[in-house]
Amino acid sequence: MKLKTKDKLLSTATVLFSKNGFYGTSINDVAAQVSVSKQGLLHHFPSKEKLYAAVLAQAAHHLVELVQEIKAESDDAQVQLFALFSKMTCADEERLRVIILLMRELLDNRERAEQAHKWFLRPFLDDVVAIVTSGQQHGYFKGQSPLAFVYHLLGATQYYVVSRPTLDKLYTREEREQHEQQHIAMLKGIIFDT
Amino acid sequence: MKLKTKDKLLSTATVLFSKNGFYGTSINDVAAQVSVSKQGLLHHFPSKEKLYAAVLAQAAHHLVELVQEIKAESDDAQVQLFALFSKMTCADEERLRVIILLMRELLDNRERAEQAHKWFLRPFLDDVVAIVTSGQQHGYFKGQSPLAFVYHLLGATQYYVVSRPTLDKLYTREEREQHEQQHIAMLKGIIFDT
DNA sequence: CAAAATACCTACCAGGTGGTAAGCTGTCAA
DNA sequence: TTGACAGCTTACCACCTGGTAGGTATTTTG
Repeated sequence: MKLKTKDKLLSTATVLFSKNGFYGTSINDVAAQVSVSKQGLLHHFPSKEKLYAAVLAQAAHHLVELVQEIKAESDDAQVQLFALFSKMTCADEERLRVIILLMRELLDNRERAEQAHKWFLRPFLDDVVAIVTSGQQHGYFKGQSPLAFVYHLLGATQYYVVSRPTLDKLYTREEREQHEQQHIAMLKGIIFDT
Repeated sequence: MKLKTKDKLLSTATVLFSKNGFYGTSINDVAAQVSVSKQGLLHHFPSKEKLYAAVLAQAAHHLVELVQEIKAESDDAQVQLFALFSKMTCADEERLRVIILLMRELLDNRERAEQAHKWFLRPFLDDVVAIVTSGQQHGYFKGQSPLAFVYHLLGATQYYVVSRPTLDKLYTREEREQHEQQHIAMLKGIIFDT
């Protein structure tokens, strides 16, 4: 039970960073929500940047694990790919937060991490690209560049997931559910008909 | 020449908000970059929120204009759609900023504008959906829900554009250019083969 | 020409920011 | 028993935040 506070800080930080972004979140807010003083937080994570880095690292780990799960469930590249994007589309709250964080990082990192500072998503992207590459050896995804192919699906899916809260406000529930079904149908079409 | 300062403030704010987000940008920074005092800025835009709203409004206008340009160039829905996403992919700096702003707003608006507060992108989205709907009357895009279809293309494209700076750092120039060509090829495939 | 509006300015404010310094308390090994 | 360390605490810091008050030139208008 030693890790409790540190873990609570980390998960609370994940929630707040994904909701409000790096600048929109203060370490005060994070600490207060765990009923710890700000300096209690700074004891575990010596700076805000370090805290954010830890959050990103955990998020990246989450995605890599997701790919491993999916690989364990099926050996077929098409099935794997479709399972991945289905699971990303119908994500639980935690996964949703990871996806949002990922998107924020894409927008922010250009300046905050200008230097080489490895992109935290690289391992995940490489894993997914590897699925496509191996699929091509079985005759799937013909004529596609693996990276561009993955990126297309990733983009469409992540954008949809991030938009969902907004779409919820703009359309009725039935429209939204239909939209989701059709989004998945499009993924299916692209993945299985190529 | 009356509008000069106000316009300069607006365009500078657009740059900074798109780079650093709402919370990451201070009205001080904006004002300083135009060599005006913070209160000079607050004279033209009575609060930070108002400034941000003005930036979003201008960005929305930019996109609606883009659609109008494209409609003027061709009457064919497929051509229009492809032209739109091509132009978004190969955007100049200003358009790029608009796309980034749009993405940020998608991530942030959920909380800052919780209330009905019309989504600033709605007119653009409606315009593009209308293109698809009209295309369906000529036998294109069969079996597709216009909204889901548009959203898919929009997502893939915007995500790619936003990622480009990161991709630039991860891959060589040739790889990146190839990726862009292939992204456009995928759009082409989806738009013209449906 | 007077009045009013425009386009700024300096000075100031309360409150929040990330972060440091130093201290207190309990656990646990030597 | 002592000393080291983890896990906190309060007190404090310099700086930055958005925003107000009030003033001053300049321009526009009646």
